[in-house]
Amino acid sequence: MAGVKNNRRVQYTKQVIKQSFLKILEEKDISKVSVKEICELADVNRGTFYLHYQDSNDLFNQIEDELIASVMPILQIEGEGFIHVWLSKLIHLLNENRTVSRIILTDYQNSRLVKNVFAEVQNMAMRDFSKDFKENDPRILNFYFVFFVQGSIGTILEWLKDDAGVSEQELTDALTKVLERISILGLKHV
Amino acid sequence: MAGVKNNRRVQYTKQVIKQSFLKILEEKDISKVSVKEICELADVNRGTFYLHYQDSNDLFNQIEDELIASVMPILQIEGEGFIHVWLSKLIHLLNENRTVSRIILTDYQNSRLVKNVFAEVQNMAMRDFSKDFKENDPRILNFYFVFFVQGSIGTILEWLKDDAGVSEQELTDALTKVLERISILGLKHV
DNA sequence: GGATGAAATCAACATGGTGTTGATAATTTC
DNA sequence: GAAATTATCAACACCATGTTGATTTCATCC
Repeated sequence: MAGVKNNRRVQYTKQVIKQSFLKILEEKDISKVSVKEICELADVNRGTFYLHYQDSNDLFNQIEDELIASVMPILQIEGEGFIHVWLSKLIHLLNENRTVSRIILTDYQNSRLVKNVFAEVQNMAMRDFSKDFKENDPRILNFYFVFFVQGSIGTILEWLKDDAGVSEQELTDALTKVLERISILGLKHV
Repeated sequence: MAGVKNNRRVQYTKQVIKQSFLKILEEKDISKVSVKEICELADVNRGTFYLHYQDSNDLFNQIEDELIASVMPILQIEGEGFIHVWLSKLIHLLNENRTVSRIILTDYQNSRLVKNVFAEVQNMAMRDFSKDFKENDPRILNFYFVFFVQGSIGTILEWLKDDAGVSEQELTDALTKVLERISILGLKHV
């Protein structure tokens, strides 16, 4: 029973495809990247691509999955001042995967990453909003939450696109400060 | 000198094309709409389309231009409690052009509409942020502003996608309340 | 180190959208 | 009704897609 599935060869091929894709994405909008282009840069036959991925969308989803997998552990952090720690680690990770993160956050509407991250804090946030805004209507509360989520994502995204010389630390502090100002999450100490 | 440019015929053709495009956009992602499809629904020859527009992107830009033209007068409003009036009118207008607005706000990164709207308030906001957050670094201040813009856009967008039974009035009030809470724009009375 | 089977290559194909062109027909306006 | 503009039509070359079948390459196990 030689000739085993998921060879080193497969691993290599997949990795070359991913790297080539990401390289192209650094300079080109994702909607304009063709499978042909990816394969040419990766020096892989186009048929080989379709052997592993349905299309370029499928490829990107797999890349997103990997990022999600590395983000999930962060979400488990708890305890005193956890929001600051949490944000700090999240921002660091996204920054390390800037190209992918930028695309994911730009299309946050359909992002599973974003859904995962914020599902984690939604309940807690809603409870605090309820107190702070003296608002009981869950329909309205939900829009407050959306404001907070979109504000955070948008800020991080903007920073990923151009940090303007602002460090991870500075961004984390600033974001924490705004969130504190909206006074959600009962965050009193940062 | 008969046979004048920009006939009724031209006007009709352009309008049919726009309407068909918007109709398709209600049910389909913009990146998947082909020129062929638009022309078939509009019952217009594909060559005719290219007579008026470079491509489907160009078509969408022209539609966005029209929306921008109708939004600009709103930005001129001033005086006591203007933010509330301002938001109220803006939200109403976007809601009346939901399909276009949704697409524009989803791609707010490249949206000229968004740029126009927020360029109008940026200076004022930055000044107030500076006071409220006791922050002088313009790099950091800018990220505060981004948070506020993205939060607002994201909230309106979410509402456009699914109002959850929330009225224009309720959304306007809620948004004003959050902005007040971040205590920007010196907004004390709503 | 040779056999084995998985994976990659290659060429070819049908499909479908793109953007353009040149001749012809229809329509608007005067 | 004449003149100018606009729309139609058919045809074209072009390019990316996704699939197929035959063939070669290669990693792994014994």
